[in-house]
Amino acid sequence: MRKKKTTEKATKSGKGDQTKALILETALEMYRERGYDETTMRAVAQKANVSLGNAYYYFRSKEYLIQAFYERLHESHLKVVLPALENDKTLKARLLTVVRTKVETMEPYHQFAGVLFKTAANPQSPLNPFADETDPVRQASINLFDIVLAGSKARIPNDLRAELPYLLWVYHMGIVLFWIHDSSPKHRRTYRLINHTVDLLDKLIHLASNPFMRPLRKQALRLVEELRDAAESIDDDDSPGEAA
Amino acid sequence: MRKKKTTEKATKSGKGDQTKALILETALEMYRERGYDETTMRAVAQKANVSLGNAYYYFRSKEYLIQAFYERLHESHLKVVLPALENDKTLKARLLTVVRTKVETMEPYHQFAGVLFKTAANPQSPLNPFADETDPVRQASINLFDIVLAGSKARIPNDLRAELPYLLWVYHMGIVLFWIHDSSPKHRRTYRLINHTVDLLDKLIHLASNPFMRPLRKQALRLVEELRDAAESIDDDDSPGEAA
DNA sequence: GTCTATAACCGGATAGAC
DNA sequence: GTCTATCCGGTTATAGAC
Repeated sequence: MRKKKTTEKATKSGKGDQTKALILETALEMYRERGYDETTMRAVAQKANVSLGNAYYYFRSKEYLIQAFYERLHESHLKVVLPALENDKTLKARLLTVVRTKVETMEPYHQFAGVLFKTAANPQSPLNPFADETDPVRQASINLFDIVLAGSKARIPNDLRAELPYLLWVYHMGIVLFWIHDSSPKHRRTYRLINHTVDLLDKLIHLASNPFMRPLRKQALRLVEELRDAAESIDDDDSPGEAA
Repeated sequence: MRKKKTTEKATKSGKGDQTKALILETALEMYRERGYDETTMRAVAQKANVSLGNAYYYFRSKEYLIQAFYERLHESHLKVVLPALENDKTLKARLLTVVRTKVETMEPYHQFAGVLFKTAANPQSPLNPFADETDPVRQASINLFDIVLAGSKARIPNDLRAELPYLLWVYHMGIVLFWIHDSSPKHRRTYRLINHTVDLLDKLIHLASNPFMRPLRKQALRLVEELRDAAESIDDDDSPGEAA
């Protein structure tokens, strides 16, 4: 279902790769300036000096341009966050760093981001990151939270520790959702929310790690597992987003 | 922005009301059978023996048919759930009843429900029940959870008690989301999830009501409030759903 | 002034020639 | 791999009937 390109990171040689990159670049630029809905495929094609059909040759639907954007975004985030994490040792500090840099990385796309979430939240969409367990971008994104945990000295029981990367990833998606809607100056509200929630999360994780909480924790974790299982079993047909 | 009809519940006299009802009925029937995306406005109009333009006269977009559906749904749910609640006295039992009957009420629309959520989750949509604080259907829906709480003997601190109807409403939206994706026979998975989560919720509510938990509870509630505030401030422009 | 119908428009998507 | 021509369906403009 997903195409693998073996020479992904090699020099973009083939003419096709160049054209594809050109279309993506043009689209993202226009999204940044005018927004997603307002940018028609025709307009992208025109500005990139390719035909409409050609654009569809590389991106099977308008939605798929979004996925390409996700990939970009994650790469950029990693470049910023990994070095930054070297200075943070506590779980709380590390969490703060990851989520803050994430929002900062997305900054130029705030305009366009609304649609992102519409797509992401759409259960039917092949781009729904919650449904597709195999999506490499999602995997990488969850893995980042594993790194966050691994580098901290917090003592967390194994059962919880195993689920936490996923749970934190879901949490961070929530923050992104908030940020999308946040029209306060400089998105102060979002940063305040990050501060508050990270503080709360930190406390909750420690509370849940208390032996006293074991039964409740076990129960909650069983629930989380059930939810994940169900989410994974969604992707059973091939239907792209909107129509059949 | 929203039209008020003063004689909402009166006998559907005007010819217009009849036509409107006919279109809605036809649409819902077709959605049930063929799904939402596959049902074109043209097809609905044809089957209802009205012109396309006429359908748009009564429903300003395809999305607005969904809102009409919400209203129907809530009415049906109330008819079932209110009598049922008379037998339940504990919070747990009452919660179970409300959520179970909700899912049962939606049953005939399982096919069509996927799109519901796509719309509901779309931050830009005027139909997003999370954003529009003034939506009467949402108010009524939240109010139902207030009834659930009021009829139970659970002792809950006032601060939490005030936010719980909203929180439980959000929870129930989560269950609906799960149900939409649930392809297990007879949706057993959903019912199991309801059992588990209600059990857990009941425990959590009691835990959170413990005086010992007061500081953490306060902090969490402050957060909830912040989130609600932000959600309300979304609805600042007039742009309908997709395009500008 | 409330309702209904016809004929466009627009943009996402596809078919098929080169 | 690229193009042109076309489809299709949501939406709108507008003319007129009741």
